[in-house]
Amino acid sequence: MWLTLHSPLAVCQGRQLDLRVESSTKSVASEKPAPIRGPENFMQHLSDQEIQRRHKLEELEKLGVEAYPSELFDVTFYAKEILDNYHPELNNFQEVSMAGRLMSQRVMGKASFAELMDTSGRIQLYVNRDEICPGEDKTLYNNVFKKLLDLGDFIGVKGHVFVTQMGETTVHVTELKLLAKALRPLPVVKEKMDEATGQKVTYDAFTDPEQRYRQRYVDLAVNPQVRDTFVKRTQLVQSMRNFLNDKGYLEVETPILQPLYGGAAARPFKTHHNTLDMTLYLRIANELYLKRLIVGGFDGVYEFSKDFRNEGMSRFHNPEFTQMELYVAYKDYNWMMDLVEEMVERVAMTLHGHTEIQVGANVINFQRPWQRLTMFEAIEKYTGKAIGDMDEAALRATAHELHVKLDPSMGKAKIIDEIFGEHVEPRLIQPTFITDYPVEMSPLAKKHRDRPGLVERFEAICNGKEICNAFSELNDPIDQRQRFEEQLELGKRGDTEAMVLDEDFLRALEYGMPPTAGLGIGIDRLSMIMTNSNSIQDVLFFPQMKPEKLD
RNA sequence: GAUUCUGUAGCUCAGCUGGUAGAGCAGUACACUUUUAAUGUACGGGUCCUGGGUUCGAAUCCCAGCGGGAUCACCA
Repeated sequence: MWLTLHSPLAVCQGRQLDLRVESSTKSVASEKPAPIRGPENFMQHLSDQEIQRRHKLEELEKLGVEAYPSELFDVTFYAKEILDNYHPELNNFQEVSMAGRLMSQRVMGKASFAELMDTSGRIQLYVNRDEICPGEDKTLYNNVFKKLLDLGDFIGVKGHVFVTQMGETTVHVTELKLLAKALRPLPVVKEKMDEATGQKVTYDAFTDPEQRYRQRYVDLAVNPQVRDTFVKRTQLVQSMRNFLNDKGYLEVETPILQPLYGGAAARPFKTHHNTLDMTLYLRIANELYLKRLIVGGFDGVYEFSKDFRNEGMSRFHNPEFTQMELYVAYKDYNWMMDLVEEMVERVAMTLHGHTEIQVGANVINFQRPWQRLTMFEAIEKYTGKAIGDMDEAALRATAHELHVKLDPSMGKAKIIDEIFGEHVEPRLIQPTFITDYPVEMSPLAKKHRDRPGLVERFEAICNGKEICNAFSELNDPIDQRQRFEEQLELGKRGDTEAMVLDEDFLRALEYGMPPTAGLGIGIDRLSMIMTNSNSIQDVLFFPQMKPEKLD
């Protein structure tokens, strides 16, 4: 059957518009759904289930049941509270009012079982015809509940809690109200306890990654573990925020639209301000602004910062991502390592109650202290090569021996980085601080106090991936200017990610910045580890996707 | 960007060597007052991603395109 439908807007707002269902199938092949009225001239093919639900909407209206009532529905308890705390001998929860989606319905004549899902979880409902319809009129049960409600509809119920013969804590419903009708069917995911293994078996899970990411609302509605991941992400952020606030640091906000992008090596998104007629960039980092605040006299500032990088996407990269950057005056990178350990250990405890976390096939233990290795020590440990004193030619030969691919444009620092990335990083599963990087790769870090050619920088590596990056911040304005100049040279040679010179930032440094330790920690990557997620898309509500074709 | 896999009913998937589509759940109808993947009986539901091509005939083979996944490259 072809269904012809006016625009969704028209359907929602004016149910008096009839839904025409043409019963003559295929008899007139050329007959197409009539064009839809409305601003977009939008057409839509509806499935039979969607048509049925729209008809039910009309039926409800005829019965005087509002499908989308305005007034509030008073919720007094959540499912989880009841399941955790109900005791038959206490006879508690004898007056409850709950709301949520109807997720399953098992009608057995004059009585039914159903499942209600609220924000805390699912609970079973028992609906008895003669109790929700005490009088002669059994419409509410026979028509509304049994026929006109669908899985996915929001309902409110009042009743009392009891335990069924099967031992299931259940709400015995005495009042039932439709709160919002769902016009599209939700995927139905079913679970069963496997007697043999004691494991929950899931049937017909909603698993297609494309649909899960594009329609996250469905994913969340139907896959409870997805919700849990995002709750953990929020707890992670809150735990870090509490930790930093307890230390007296100030949470701040700095510009997302920046006239110059800086603080990292990356290609930016570019936009335009009409009134000022100027180019602006979405920030790739907020480092240079936070340092200006240190110049201004704040001793500790931090920001959870959405940053934007116009680069490739992968399971570790999304064009917009979140970092927490922290700058603390009068400290150095050794001090910052202690802080990172303490903070991340605290996060693990907050989320899991212990420091050992299953990530893929590995168990990662965040308990302090973490291993600390200089970059040269790490390379020696994993390759047997002591490269600390090598010149470029020797490094090149060593890289060759180690089967690390190089190209001629690479300098010393890049070669070292390649060796590290190839042979060391993937093997660092337990949290490890790698310290003391070559100066060429770190234009904003302070020169090492006693090792020429290196800077006071560390990264924490975990599960084979960088999770943070920190320095003793460069506060010598002359040195900083030189480093920027070197970046400009790289830029001229075609490095699209070289930093640009920020004259105002240099001016700030010239007024004097105290010695400062700085940190950037990747919230998405840390969330991936803390929630055992394999892809960044699993810790972002709405990961970037190519536009969907809606025709 | 490269390689590779993939796109069939609302969801999860079958559909061999080409003969215009099947299952389970979901839906509809009937029965059933403590079930739980409820059950029983019956019924409906598909632009087989899109566009070309080969063929008497394409979900199936070929080409191109558009989505998506994985791996690699890029990304300190």
